[in-house]
Amino acid sequence: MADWQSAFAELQRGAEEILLEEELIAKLKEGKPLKIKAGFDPTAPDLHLGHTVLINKLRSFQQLGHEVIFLIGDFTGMIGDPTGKNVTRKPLTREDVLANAETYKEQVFKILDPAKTTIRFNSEWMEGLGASGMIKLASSQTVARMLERDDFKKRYANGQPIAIHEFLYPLVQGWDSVALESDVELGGTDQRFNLLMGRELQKGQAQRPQTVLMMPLLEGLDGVQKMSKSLGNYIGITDSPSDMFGKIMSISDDLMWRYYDLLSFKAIEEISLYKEQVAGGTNPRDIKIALAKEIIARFHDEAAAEAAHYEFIQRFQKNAIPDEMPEFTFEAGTEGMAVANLLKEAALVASTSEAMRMIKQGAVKMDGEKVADQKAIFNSLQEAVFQVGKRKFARVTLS
RNA sequence: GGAGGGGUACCCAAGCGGUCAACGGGAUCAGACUGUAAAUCUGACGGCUCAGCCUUCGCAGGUUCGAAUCCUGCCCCCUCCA
Repeated sequence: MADWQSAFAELQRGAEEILLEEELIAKLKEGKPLKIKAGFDPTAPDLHLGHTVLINKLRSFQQLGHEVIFLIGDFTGMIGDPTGKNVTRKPLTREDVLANAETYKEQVFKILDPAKTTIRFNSEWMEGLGASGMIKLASSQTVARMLERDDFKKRYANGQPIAIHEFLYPLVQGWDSVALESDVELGGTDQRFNLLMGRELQKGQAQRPQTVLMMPLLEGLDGVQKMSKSLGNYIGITDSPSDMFGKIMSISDDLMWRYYDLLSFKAIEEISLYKEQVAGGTNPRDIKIALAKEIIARFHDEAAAEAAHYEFIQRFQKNAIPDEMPEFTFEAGTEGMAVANLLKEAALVASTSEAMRMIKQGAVKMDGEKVADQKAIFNSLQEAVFQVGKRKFARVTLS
């Protein structure tokens, strides 16, 4: 186990807030493996890089020799963390939860060491708690305390409804900490209230309260809103190498540094060096490429990272036509087929109206030649590569 | 149970009898430029057999030469009171 100073420095990196820092230091000084808890909702097994910010931190703990408990909130999943969005969730079946858990493992173990990770389900202890246990648990906290939670407070103030069961979520999450006797719980900054509830409940059970370590929410590709699947601004960890490469290249130069801080495993000093290089005139594009490669190598492999890089250069810097692209064969009469319709059939555009627009804007190319006529006809018994914009290609044959 | 507010294109949001395929913003897409699928600027953004035509403004009817805009009924959402 590393000395506590360097361990603390590593754990502190990127963390938004640690409650309480001295407490964590004291625990580290003990030199014993700590129980590190992080809970995950079993409803969304498709992880994206935003989720990995937390997992990366778990990895750090793991590498320092602590016990990481990956808690799957199958019971809490039935409640649904109150987000104020009023989305009624469908209760998950046992099979769904198990299937999602499998997907989680598959994805998460690209970051964590499976041999050193404990997976638990909170239904293990929640099922046995029973109604009376639930009431007892609920009686330990007050409504006034619950209303301190930011989103409850806001909704209450705005006269928006708060369902009773929403109060149960933080209680259950807190009770998980009691059941696991966790020493540290990781969560996003949006989890602050729930995380602190764990401390409250542990104190109530005469346990040493867990230290809370909050990680910031990663901004999505737009650089403004948090990364989320529903906002479509995410990089999924199962995305293809070329998708990952493209998406990472599309983030702004400013956002790139944020990603470096939260997603890269590179040493802090190395990242500082990059910043100096850019300040000294290095093209930030190249630094971004390094990030893209690191991430792709993590979720795919080195070769895939190289290939994605090569493909990117071919397509965007040299404007070459990619080797692989969807192929279509359409049947047409002797009169051929209108290019606009062909583009729609080949799924290069969503509608013929859009095809018309694209042609008008000069975005359509046939074998590298710009198509200028909105009514252009592609003759039968021909083959050509069609391109819409910079990124969409298809090889089409007319029979 | 009662009172009030609201449902407009991917999202937010104007419009409140004709000039509305519907202001504006966001997202998206394209073009230019570039250092990249960054930034910036410009443009497009319902569909089609596309200089024309067709279908949209919760749903169904009605009034009118003409409705997203007026009337009737229905459905859904939200708030307050009980």
